[in-house]
Amino acid sequence: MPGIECCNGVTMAEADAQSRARQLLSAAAGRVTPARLAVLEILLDSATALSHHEIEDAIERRGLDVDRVTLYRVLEWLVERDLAHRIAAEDRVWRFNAADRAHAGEHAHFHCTQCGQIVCLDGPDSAATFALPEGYQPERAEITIHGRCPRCAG
Amino acid sequence: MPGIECCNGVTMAEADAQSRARQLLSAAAGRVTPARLAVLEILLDSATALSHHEIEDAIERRGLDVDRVTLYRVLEWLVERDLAHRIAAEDRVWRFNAADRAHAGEHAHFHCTQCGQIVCLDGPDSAATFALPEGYQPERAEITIHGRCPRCAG
DNA sequence: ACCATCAATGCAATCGAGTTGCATCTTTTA
DNA sequence: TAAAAGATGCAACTCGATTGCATTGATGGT
Ligand SMILES: [Mn+2]
Ligand SMILES: [Mn+2]
Ligand SMILES: [Zn+2]
Ligand SMILES: [Zn+2]
Repeated sequence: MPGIECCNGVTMAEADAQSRARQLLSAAAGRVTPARLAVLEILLDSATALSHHEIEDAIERRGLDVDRVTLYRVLEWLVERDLAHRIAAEDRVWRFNAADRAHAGEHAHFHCTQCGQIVCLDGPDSAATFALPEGYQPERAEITIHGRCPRCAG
Repeated sequence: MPGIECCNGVTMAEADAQSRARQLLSAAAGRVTPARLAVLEILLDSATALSHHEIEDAIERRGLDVDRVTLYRVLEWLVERDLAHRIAAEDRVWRFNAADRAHAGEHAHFHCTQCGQIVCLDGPDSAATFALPEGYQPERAEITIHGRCPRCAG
């Protein structure tokens, strides 16, 4: 739990996320509900992509109670409005990130094979040019680097 | 269904696959069973990566009957022995390829967003060097190009 | 402030890919 | 050909995710 304590056990990072979440939700056409606020705040506050379960736990830790189906629908809603983005991992579990942490367009991901964490990498970097066979029309590249995160490599 | 007809409605490609499958299975330590033969033949005969369901259908088309659990276990067995390799797609369904079609080591995949087919791409190509943040230790890159296959782009 | 509207929620049931336990059958080896 | 190891079939199960439907609640207009 990083960040300097602010008040009521809420860190400054969380306070930032709170106001930003409210602002982002107001901007998007749709209702501002406790569930949407909490989920977006949690995503904004996290450096790593979070699974449905991890978000559920974070919600509980805030003393809130959101039905798991509602959580699925909130996440779907956020993704549709580009407030979050969804990552398919090899364990067949979706993970979510606040979209602003993920740089606007394409970006790669890093997956730690030890702790399982997934983080967004800045920029598409050396935009690999792939020699595709004749006739294949590329639209986007999905790139995941597997390895060890700083914490696990240390 | 590509390939020149050979006999009994079996194409030459399938005949090739049959002998190659038998040969590969004998080489690997383990029993040569009808299920393993059929599955490996089907994988060898396919240009695209096949889902569990697609393999099941192909087995039925051959007049064979293999339990779905057995199919899962056969696929697992083939992957463990590097006779096949497994691809995680965004629809959370595993797809399989005969390993010899996939070049030995790392290789990228192409996913057609229209027909859903997944094919292995030759070589890792311009092995993109990613500018990872400090401390991240890359081990392998997983690359999928999304776009239109020749058939769907035409 | 109040209400009416309709989007959002909760709950139970359901789906679908994949897994596990165990009894039975087959391949292989001696 | 028989024993032993290994593979298969079946039923039950796990788990992430989805659907249907009745109820609740956020919001805009009064
Ligand atoms: Mn991302
Ligand atoms: Mn491949
Ligand atoms: Zn790690
Ligand atoms: Zn296609």
